[in-house]
Amino acid sequence: MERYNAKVVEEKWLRAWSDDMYEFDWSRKPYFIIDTPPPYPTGSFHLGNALNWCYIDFIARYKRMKGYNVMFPQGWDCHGLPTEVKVEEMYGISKNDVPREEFRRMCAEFTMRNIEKMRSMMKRLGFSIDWSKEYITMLPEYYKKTQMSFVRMYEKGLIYRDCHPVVFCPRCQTTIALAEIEYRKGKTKLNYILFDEDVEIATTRPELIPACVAIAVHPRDGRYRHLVGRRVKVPIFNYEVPIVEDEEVDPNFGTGIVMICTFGDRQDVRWWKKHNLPLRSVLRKDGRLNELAGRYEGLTLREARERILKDLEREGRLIGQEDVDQNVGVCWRCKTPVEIVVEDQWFVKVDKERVIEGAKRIRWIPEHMLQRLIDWVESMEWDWVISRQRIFATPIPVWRCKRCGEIVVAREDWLPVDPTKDKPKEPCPKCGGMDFEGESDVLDTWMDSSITPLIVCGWPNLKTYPTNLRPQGHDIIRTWAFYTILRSLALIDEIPWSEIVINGMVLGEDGRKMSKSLGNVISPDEIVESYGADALRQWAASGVVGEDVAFSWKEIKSAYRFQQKFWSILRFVTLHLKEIPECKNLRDADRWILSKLMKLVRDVDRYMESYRFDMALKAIRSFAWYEFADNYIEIVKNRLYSGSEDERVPAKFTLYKVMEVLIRLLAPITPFLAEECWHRLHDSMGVEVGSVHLQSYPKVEEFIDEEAERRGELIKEIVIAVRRFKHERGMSLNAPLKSVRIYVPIYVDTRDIAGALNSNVELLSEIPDIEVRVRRMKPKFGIIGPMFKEKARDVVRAVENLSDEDKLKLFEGGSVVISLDGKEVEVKGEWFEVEMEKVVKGEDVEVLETKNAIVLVEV
RNA sequence: GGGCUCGUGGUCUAGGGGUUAUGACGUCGCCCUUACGAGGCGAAGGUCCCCGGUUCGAAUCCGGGCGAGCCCA
Repeated sequence: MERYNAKVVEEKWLRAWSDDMYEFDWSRKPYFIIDTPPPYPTGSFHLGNALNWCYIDFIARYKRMKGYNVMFPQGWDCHGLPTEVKVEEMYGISKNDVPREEFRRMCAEFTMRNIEKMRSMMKRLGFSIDWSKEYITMLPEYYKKTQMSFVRMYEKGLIYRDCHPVVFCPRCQTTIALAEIEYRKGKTKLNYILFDEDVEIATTRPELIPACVAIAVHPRDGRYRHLVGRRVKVPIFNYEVPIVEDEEVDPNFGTGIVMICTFGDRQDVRWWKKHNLPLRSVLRKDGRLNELAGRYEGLTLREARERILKDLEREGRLIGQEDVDQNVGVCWRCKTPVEIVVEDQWFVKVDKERVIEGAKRIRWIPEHMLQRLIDWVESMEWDWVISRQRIFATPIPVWRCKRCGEIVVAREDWLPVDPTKDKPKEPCPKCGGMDFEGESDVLDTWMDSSITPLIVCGWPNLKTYPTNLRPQGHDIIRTWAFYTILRSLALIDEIPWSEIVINGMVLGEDGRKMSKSLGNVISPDEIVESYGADALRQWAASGVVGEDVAFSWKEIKSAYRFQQKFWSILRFVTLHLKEIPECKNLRDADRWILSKLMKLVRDVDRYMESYRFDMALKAIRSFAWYEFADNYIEIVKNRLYSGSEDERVPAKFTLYKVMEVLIRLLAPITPFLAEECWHRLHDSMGVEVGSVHLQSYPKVEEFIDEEAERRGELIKEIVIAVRRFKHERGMSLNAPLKSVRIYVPIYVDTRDIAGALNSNVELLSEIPDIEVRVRRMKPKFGIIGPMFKEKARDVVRAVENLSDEDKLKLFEGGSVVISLDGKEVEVKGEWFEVEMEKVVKGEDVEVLETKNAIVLVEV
C-alpha cells in the first residue's frame, strides 16, 4: 500500500478489535475510573460530543498503557422533556392523549433507536469504551437506584415537599429548575397604567394585573412619599392593594412606581416574601388564566395581554407605551417564556457551603472553571425543584394516605416502583389505612444522571470511591457538575471525582456557535467519511482543553497529511528491516536521535499527564517529521544503502527503535494509524505482536546522552549548510564535491556527513585563516543617478576598480575619494548594496559558517 | 450590570520578564534527491489591541481603557 488509506485501514481494525480489550476488571489495581457523562440520546453524536469523547479516550488509552486498570463506561441519560416533545411531534399527539404506560413505551422505543445510532458513531471513532459497563437510566435496574437515592435523601431530611414559587413552562406544562432557564434578548412594550386618579405605574406585564398584590415605590423617591401606606384600586378588577416602599425599586425605570404581581418575575417573589403579601395565582397548569382573572378566564397570557390592554385603553387608564429592551427567561427545551407559579413540589435542599467546599476539593482543569460553579451556587435563591409534571421519567416513589393524608415513602426493598400503578406493601403507618393515592409527579432527569459516579462504582455496595475523573463541557457546570457534587455529598458524604476536566464548545468554521440556523454545522460523519476517525481525533487533540475550538477543515487536512507522512516514514523503515536489529556500534547520529527520542518520550508523557494533548501531538509530529524524517533519515541513507554491515546495523536498530516508540506514543491519539503501523513494522521483521493498545507506554530509556546530542546537532548543521550551498549553486543534492573540510570545536563522526554529502570529509585541527572580501557592489541608481546624471556609469566603473581595501571601507559605511574627469569626488558606502564573501587566503574554496562549525567546500 | 477567558505576520496559533518572537495554513521562488510532490529546500510578511506603571530590561507582571467570546443576572 503506497498511500495510507485511512478508511480501509480503520474499517479493517474495527472488525478485528474485540470489545474485551478494554474490559475493566475489579480484581486488578490500580484503578482509573472515569465517570463518563451519559449523553442524552438525541440520535446524533455531534462534534461537541466527539470532542469530549476524544479527550476521554486519549486519557483512557494513555492511562491503560501506563498500567492502570481503566474503566471507561458508557451510559445514556434517557428521561426528559426533549424526548417527550419529539415523540409528541412524531405521533402528532399530546402526552395526555394516550395512557401513561403507552406514552412511556413510545419514548423508550424511540430512545433505544437513538442509542443504537449513537453507539455506532462512537465505535466508528475508535473510543475504547468498556461496553460491558453500559447503563441506561430508563431501565428498571438503573432507576431503581435513582429511587433509592431519593428514599435515602428523604430519610436524611434532604428532600422535602413544599408549596413554593417554581418556574413553570406553559408549553411543556411542567415545572423546571432554575438551571433550566435560558435568557433571550428581546423588545417589549413598557405600559403606563393609571391606578386610582393619581398613581401612574409602569409595567411590562399588564396581563398580570389580576395577580397584582401591591404597588411599590422607592423609599427616598420624593415624588411619591405621600403615597406610601395608602391603598389603591386595581383597574378593571376593583380590589384594593397596599402601596409599599422598597429599596430595590428603581426610581429611574418607568415612572418609578411598580406593580408587584404573583408572579411576574423572581423580583416579585422576593418582594412577596419580604412584604408578606397575599398570593393571587392566576395561572392554571395548562398555561391559561384561571377564575381569578374574571372575564379573562381561559385565555392564554398572550391573548389576555391584548384584551386587558384594550380594556384599559377604553377606560382611559392606559396612558402611554414605550419600547424597552428586556431579557426574558425561556424554557431551555422549547424556548417558550417561562412563568412563575406556586405549587406543591418536591425539593432537594441545597447546602451551598457544603457544595462549594466539596467543589474546592476537586482538581479543576482548567482551574478557573471552579469559579463558574462557585458563582452559580452563590447566586442560587431557591432549593432544587425535582418534581416534574411529565411522564417519561423516574417515578417519585411516594404515596399519600387517602384517609389521613400521611406521606408514605417506599421502602428500599420495594423498589423499583411506579406509585401510579403499584401500592405500598404495608398499611399507612399512621392510621392503618389501605387506600393510597400514588404520586403522579416524576423526577427531574438530573436526579437520574447525578448519581453516575456512584452507579459505576457499584453503589450502594461501593467497591471504590471517589472516581478519578469527570470529563464534561463547561456549559453544564451549573447543572451536571453541580448536581453530581451535591448528590454525592448528600448520599455518601464524599466528593464524586478527584479531578474534573472541562472541555470547551465546538464552534463552526466561522468561529460562531454551531447551529442549524447559521448553517455551519459539521457532523462527525462527514469528517470520518472523507478523512477518517484518526484525522478527526487529531483535530480534537489540537485544541487546548477547556478552550472553545473552532472546527477547521484545514486542521483535518493537515492531520491527514501527517498520517501520509508517517506512513511513508514507516515504509522507508520497513524497507530496511528484515529482523529485529541488534543494538551495537551506535554512531553519533544514531545516539543523537535516540537521545532526542527519549527526551520526546519524557515531554509527551508530561503533556499527556497534564491533559495537554495539543502539545503532545505537536511534539510527536515535529519530531517525526522534522528531526527523524528530514534530518536523521537523510543523514543515514548512505550508510543504509552502501555502508558495511557494521555501519548498517546500528542505523537499522535506530530506525526500528524510533519507529517503535513513536507508534506507541501515537496510539492514544490515533489508534488506527498506530495499530496499522505497529503490525506493519513487526511483520516486516517477522515478529508476531498483539495489539498496540495492549502495550505499555514508552519509558525513558538509557539513551539520553548530551554529548551525542551536541555531535549530532553538529552533523545536522553541517549537512544542512552544505545542502543549502549546493541548492544555491543549482547543484543536485547528491552531486559530489571535490573536498569538504570542517573545523569543529569537538570531535565528530564524519562517516555520515560524508555519506550525506557524497564527498570526502576531513576534519581540520586548526581554525582556517579566513578573511572577508567584497564580492560585489550593487549601485543604488536611485541615489547615484540623480546625483551624477550621465556620469553615473563612470562613478560605478571607478568604484568597481577600487582596491579591496577601499571597497571594504565602503562596506563599513565610510567614504572613498575617487577622481572623475580630473575632479575629486567623495563616494559614500550607503550608495551601494555590498555583498560580502569569506575566503581562505590563497585557496579557491567556499567558506560556509554555521553556528558551531566552519566548513570549507571545494567544488 | 456582574464573573470568567481572550486580543501575537493575511488567517489560525505557541510562548508568558532577558540576544534575532513559535509553528501551521496561505503567498512567492527553486528542486523529478533510489519513503513521501498532499514532498523537499528557501524567501517575503509583525506598532505581540491602546495608554500608563513596576524594572537595567515588558509581548510577558500590575493598573486603566477599547474590543471579542462564554456563563450568569
